[in-house]
Amino acid sequence: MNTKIKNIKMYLESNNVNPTYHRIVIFQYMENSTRHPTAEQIYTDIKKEIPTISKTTVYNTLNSFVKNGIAEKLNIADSEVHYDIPDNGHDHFLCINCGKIYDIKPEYSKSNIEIKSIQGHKITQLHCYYKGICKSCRNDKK
Amino acid sequence: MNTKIKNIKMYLESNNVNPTYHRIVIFQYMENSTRHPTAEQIYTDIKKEIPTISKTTVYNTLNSFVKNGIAEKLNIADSEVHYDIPDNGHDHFLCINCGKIYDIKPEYSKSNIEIKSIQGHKITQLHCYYKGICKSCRNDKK
DNA sequence: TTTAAGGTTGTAATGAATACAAAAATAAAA
DNA sequence: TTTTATTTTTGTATTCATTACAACCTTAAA
Ligand SMILES: [Mn+2]
Ligand SMILES: [Mn+2]
Ligand SMILES: [Zn+2]
Ligand SMILES: [Zn+2]
Repeated sequence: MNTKIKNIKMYLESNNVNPTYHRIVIFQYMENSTRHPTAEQIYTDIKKEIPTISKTTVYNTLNSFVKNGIAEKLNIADSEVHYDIPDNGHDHFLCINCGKIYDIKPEYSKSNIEIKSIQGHKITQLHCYYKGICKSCRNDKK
Repeated sequence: MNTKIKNIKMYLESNNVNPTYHRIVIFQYMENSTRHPTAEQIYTDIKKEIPTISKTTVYNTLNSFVKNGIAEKLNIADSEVHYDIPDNGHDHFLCINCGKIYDIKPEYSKSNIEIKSIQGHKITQLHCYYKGICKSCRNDKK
């Protein structure tokens, strides 16, 4: 077992997630991914490594990650939920042409500003989503 | 026909939406609502006034409003899409206890700041969602 | 009054996410 | 070790929001 997995095990444990094989693999996949995958994408990809895995396990695992604060749901697209490992409170940009979701570097982020409450409501989360045409799609049209 | 409906007719026309009876009633309902209703809620309420209306008409109408920029989808909650009449680029607060969605006054809004592009991506929309416990729910617990 | 175009309706289909119970794996107790 | 309890995983069924589609209705031009 390499040190990365050992670290993941410890990380999951310290966040009240029992580090089973499936959960470690899913977390590792999430950490290495830059795509903000959907549950379906995670399932499809991890099936190559663990052909017996069930889609329910993917959903259960992701829900457990979210409940314990080590993964985040992105309600940025209309149909499916995307998942992310929250990291420095960065924002997201969705390309309405190709569907890709990009990270917005924290220095440009609106959501790393500390606000405790607004209009009497206690704030625990702030999500900022940009939408438009991504750099790559803009270049393609030229 | 009162002047309000006349104005709605003109407003829909000027936004490339043919002002049929159903569309006028739905738009009027949206304008008078502060609840950021879902398609289901709109359907249920308008059914009282127009018992023969179909849910498909509600969806068709809302999609047409969104396409023509006179209504906005809020992907703030996990399951259902909420709809809003965009107005001064205000933000939204979702109470994770009672589910109510509140408007955040433009002076506090993060989304009325003018940014044209970021990291090479052309921005056309910016959505900021706050989540937490609303004022009313906080008072109830005391 | 025909014809065409657009609008509405009801039902069927899609698809993401959850519910649930049986089977399997792991941990604790005897 | 064997037995028992707890947790995890799996497969299938179900739910529910949204869309697809075709028949029907309404309105306006021809
Ligand atoms: Mn991200
Ligand atoms: Mn609003
Ligand atoms: Zn793109
Ligand atoms: Zn509340």
